[in-house]
Amino acid sequence: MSARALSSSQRAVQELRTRIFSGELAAGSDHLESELADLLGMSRTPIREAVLTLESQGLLEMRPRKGVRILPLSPEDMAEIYDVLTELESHAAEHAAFAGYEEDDLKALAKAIDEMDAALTASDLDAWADADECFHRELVRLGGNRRIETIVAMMSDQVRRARTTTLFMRPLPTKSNEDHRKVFQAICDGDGETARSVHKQHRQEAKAILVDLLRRHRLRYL
Amino acid sequence: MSARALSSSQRAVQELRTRIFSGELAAGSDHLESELADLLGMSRTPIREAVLTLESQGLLEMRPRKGVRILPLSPEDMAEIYDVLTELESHAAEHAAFAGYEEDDLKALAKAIDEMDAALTASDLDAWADADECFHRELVRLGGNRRIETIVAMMSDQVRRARTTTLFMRPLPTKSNEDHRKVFQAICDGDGETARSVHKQHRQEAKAILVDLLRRHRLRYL
DNA sequence: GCATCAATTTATGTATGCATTAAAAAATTC
DNA sequence: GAATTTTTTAATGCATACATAAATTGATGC
Repeated sequence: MSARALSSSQRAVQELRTRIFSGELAAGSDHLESELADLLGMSRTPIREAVLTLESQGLLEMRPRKGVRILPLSPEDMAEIYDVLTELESHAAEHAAFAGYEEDDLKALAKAIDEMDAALTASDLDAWADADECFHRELVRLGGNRRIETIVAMMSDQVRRARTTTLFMRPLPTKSNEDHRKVFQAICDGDGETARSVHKQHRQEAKAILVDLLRRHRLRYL
Repeated sequence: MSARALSSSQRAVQELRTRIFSGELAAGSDHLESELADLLGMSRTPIREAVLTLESQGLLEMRPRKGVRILPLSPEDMAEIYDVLTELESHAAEHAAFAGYEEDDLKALAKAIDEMDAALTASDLDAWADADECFHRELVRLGGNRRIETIVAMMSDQVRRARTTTLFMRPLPTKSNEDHRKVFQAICDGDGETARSVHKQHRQEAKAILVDLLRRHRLRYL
């Protein structure tokens, strides 16, 4: 019901994104425009347009004559990304609390938390990560700032690339669920200060765990 | 000495940006790709690439069959932009303070402040705005997060579009200079908390003044 | 054998042409 | 005269061709 027959360059954006996330287009690898064109069965024109878009989203880089390089992520990159997420999501949490939402407006948020609990009980880490992403996206949506939504979505894309590698190495995220409940409660209470500070600490801890994990496992790039 | 003979699409990005900031391409106006191609004396191909880039930077929007629309900025947009700037620059200020810079590393920042004072004494608002931009850019650079630099640069572009209209309507920004000095001092002292909180309040006040100004003057869009 | 220069290859940047399809204009019906 | 259909127009999306310049290979001189 959404869009009919999307254009080649839109398809190229989607397909390339998918292949970057799946690792089929590996971080650090180089690809000629013509190679990508062959891969997706279209001419270079829509490929170039898609690559331009993905470049501005920080997923790859055009290096004339050297090919399109899928950008690798260092632990330092991940630290930067988490710092952006921390600041902007905390802002969103605070604003969501001050916005005076009714219980009805918050049911998507509540649902995400319940799904995280269920996933944790079932030890289904993939489902947990999906629900976690859902919670964060909904939180930012409730913050009511479109630009923050866009930026956070971009940064979350990058985090997702690391997920496959790191999700199963870290300790069970039981603390995360507690944190999210506290943020949820603060939003219900209209307590912006608490929502902000709890969420900020939540993200800072996640950053510390992840970056430490990457460093200790010598994952210089991924 | 930097780049030799930049490509047509790079030139297109620069030229279109310039014309958007100058108002020659007015906010809210629509332009066919072929019109822009004629304007810059090149074919549609590099124009399309440039437009894609500028679209991802939030300066315009491609609307198939309706032309390229230069995005107007509402007071609400400006509020969103300032909120992003507030959060990310405050983070940068805090980190710059914790980074332990020597006096020598901070001389660009000090220079910007001096220039702001001089401009204020001379009642040269344009020079003041330039120096102010310089201070903010240098502050973010010192924060050491490349992604924050990129995002703040994008948002600052949008603010610059409003500058022409608003700069001469607002009260003399004497308070700004005081604020900047305090932030500078806090960075010298390694006092991240103060740097963050002072800068945050500085930006919040600027936001309030600007958004209020836009609303009161019925500048629904610019 | 090494270095320099020439020749060749080849990836990119741009122009051009065309098919598609949305919008506008004209024509037809009630 | 209004509304609907048909026709026409024209902007876009994409493929293709080609010129340019970088990189590689090969050749030449020392």
